[in-house]
Amino acid sequence: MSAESSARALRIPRTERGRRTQRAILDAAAAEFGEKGFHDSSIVSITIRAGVALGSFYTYFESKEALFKALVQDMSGRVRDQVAPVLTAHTGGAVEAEGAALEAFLRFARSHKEIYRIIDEAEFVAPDDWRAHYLNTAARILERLQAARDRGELGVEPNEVHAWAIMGMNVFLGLRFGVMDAEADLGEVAAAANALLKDGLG
Amino acid sequence: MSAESSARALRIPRTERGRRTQRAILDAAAAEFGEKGFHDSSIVSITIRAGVALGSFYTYFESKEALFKALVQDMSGRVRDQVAPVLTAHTGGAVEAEGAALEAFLRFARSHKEIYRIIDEAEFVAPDDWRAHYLNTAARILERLQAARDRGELGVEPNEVHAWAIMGMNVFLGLRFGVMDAEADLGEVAAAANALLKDGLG
Amino acid sequence: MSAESSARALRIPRTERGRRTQRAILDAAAAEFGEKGFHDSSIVSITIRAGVALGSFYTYFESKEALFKALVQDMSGRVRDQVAPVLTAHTGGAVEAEGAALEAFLRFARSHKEIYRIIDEAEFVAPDDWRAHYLNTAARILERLQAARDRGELGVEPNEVHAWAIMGMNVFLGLRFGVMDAEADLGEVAAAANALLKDGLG
Amino acid sequence: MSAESSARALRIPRTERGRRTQRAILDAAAAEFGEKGFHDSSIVSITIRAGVALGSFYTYFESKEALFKALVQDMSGRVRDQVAPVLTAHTGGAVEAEGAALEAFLRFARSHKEIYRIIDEAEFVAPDDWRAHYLNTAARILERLQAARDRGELGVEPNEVHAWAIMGMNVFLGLRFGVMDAEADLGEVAAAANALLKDGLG
DNA sequence: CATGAATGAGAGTTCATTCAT
DNA sequence: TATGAATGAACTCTCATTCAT
Repeated sequence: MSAESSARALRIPRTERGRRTQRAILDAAAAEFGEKGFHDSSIVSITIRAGVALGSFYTYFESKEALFKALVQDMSGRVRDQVAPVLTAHTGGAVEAEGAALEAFLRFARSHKEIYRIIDEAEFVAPDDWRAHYLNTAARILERLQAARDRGELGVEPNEVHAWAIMGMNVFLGLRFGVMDAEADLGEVAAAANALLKDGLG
Repeated sequence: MSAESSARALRIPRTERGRRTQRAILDAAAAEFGEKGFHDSSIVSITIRAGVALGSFYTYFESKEALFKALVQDMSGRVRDQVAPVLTAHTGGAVEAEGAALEAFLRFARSHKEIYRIIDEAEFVAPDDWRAHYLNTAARILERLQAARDRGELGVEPNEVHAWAIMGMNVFLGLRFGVMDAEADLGEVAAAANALLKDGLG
Repeated sequence: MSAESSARALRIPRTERGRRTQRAILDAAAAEFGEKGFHDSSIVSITIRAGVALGSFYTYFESKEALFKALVQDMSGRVRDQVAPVLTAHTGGAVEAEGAALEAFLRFARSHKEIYRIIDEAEFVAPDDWRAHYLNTAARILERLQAARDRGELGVEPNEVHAWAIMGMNVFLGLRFGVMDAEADLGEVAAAANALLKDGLG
Repeated sequence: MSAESSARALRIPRTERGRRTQRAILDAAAAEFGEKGFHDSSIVSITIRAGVALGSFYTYFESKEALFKALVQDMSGRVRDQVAPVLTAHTGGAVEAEGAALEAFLRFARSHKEIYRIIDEAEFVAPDDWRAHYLNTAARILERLQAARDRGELGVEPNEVHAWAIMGMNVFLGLRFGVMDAEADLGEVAAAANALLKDGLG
């Protein structure tokens, strides 16, 4: 769990044993939801996967939905935590930084396909959390663009349209080349996208 | 129904009365799926909406999933049919044409939110149809870009990355400014996106 | 069902077959609740008893509680309908009429022990219906006493205390001699109670 | 605990600390059962109320039912202990004594509504204890009536019918004016009931 | 073709009870 | 003695699908 925001959705274990059990359920759930989607996943199946009794689920989670929400928030944080250091470390220009972030994101998507699925499905299962995730992500992109504009690196005045456009690009490229296609060269994909972002098609 | 591909999923009515019944179910289903999503929609509720008996559903559709698939294919065709004429009519450059297409798409999304939801949820309910929809859409975009390249209008050699990037942009802008935000000026959104696409950020 | 008051708690069958199914469930439920009490009764068991599928239960009743309420209202009406004619037919004095009513009630209790249990348990399961039953019953007793007073047959001005006292007597005598003791001579019991009611202990 | 009869249902604590824990559980249970009834009460909730660990429950009670039984016996004793002194102290006639007892009972009911509920619900949860309570209570009433008859104070030969009739009166008046109605003047209620008992309606 | 009753597998959830610490 | 995690049987309820009328 990367975030305290989900604190109320799950009970905090008081013992080490409890911590292990909760962790096992969380991991099993991520795998199950990622594979089968929310509705085809069942709590029985999750607890079997986790190697714990059915009842133990309700020791730590209020409901199947609460677990899903907790997972979405967790994954949302994980994506951010994965991409953030790449941006911090980046020394080149702003647009190149977005390219590096995209590549990090693509790699993350490929190696955590289930996270991808979970966040995407949240649009239907936990719309508020889904919204929050994308609004936050867009806000962070916009902040970076604005900082770049302040440094004189941008040819345009950035706004929300740019942020959502970039995010949409990233998500769909993640879907196409990270999730659907296991072979694609992610460096090349990111480079092509970066070129598009920098100079456009014209 | 725009497609013969769904022929097996639904029975073709032999009488006019049957045709009306099937149409009523299809329309009710679009509304229901759009509002509640696939899993929270129920066949009882759809048939009540349609004003037909529960049993009649199975006269025309093999299953709930078959109905959903039929609907996805139908909607996919409708999106295409909505955007195509705009492109045909367009006389300016290739990039501007994409901008016009985006605007048409945003307007469609805003006035047919339920279609949006259905196609999106297909990722989880009918992945093959979802894939087909986006692969087709990307292919059409790529074809247009290649035609533009052949006419010497493009500064880059277009490939699938460009197609998916553009599509991702469009989808997320549709989500943000067509579906989530009912007030946004879609013309401005499309213009900003078009500028980004044409000249990039740099 | 003696009453339309429970109309919303249960679906009205549209076919004869449906009517039979609903009746079977109602009868099975009366037996089951009477034997095991509300909480130890299960819907599975009720439907097995009724010889119908589990799902059929929910075709006719919203929930286990709704069924119980419907039953309480039904039984309440049945008790009333059992006792009313005895009172109408009675030609003697008002106090004797109450005695006759008590005897009719005791006989009913003995031959419908499950009804007794259901109404009693309603105090905990469906308090509103339980209250309504006893408030109505007390009101009817009071009306009779007032009519008797108007005819000059009573030595006291009747009020709610009398009505509830008489009702309490009846209920407990029903419990003791109708339900707990299958051998007691109900005529004698009613006679003794009637003497008490008429002349007191003093 | 007023009674040794529940000795087997609960473990006798060996330490002072244990005694306090058991007491806390007993009090919490009385409140919980009184508020929610047997089935809607849970052991987790009772132990939380009592401020002890869930596991401690089974250190002192065999089961949820055993606890309930212990409580019924306790409450039964408490009702008796409340009413007895009033009878002992009473100097007037036997019927007036019953009136005073009723008033004491009504006051007790009003200020211990949960006890009322617990004993009443015992009819369904612990029928044997419920029976025992009412058989005992009736036996005590009958004894008093017989003593009064021996002193020549009664116009009738008392029997079980009288005892149960009086008890039923008392219970229902307790329900109506002690539990349901918090405003009623209990002195007046008892007086009216007493007059009825003494001279009847005729 | 239309109707709606019947079916039952399967889901989420609760909670008394056990037991390792 | 106290603690609280673990257990799983049992329950209520849903709903896609079948089928007799």
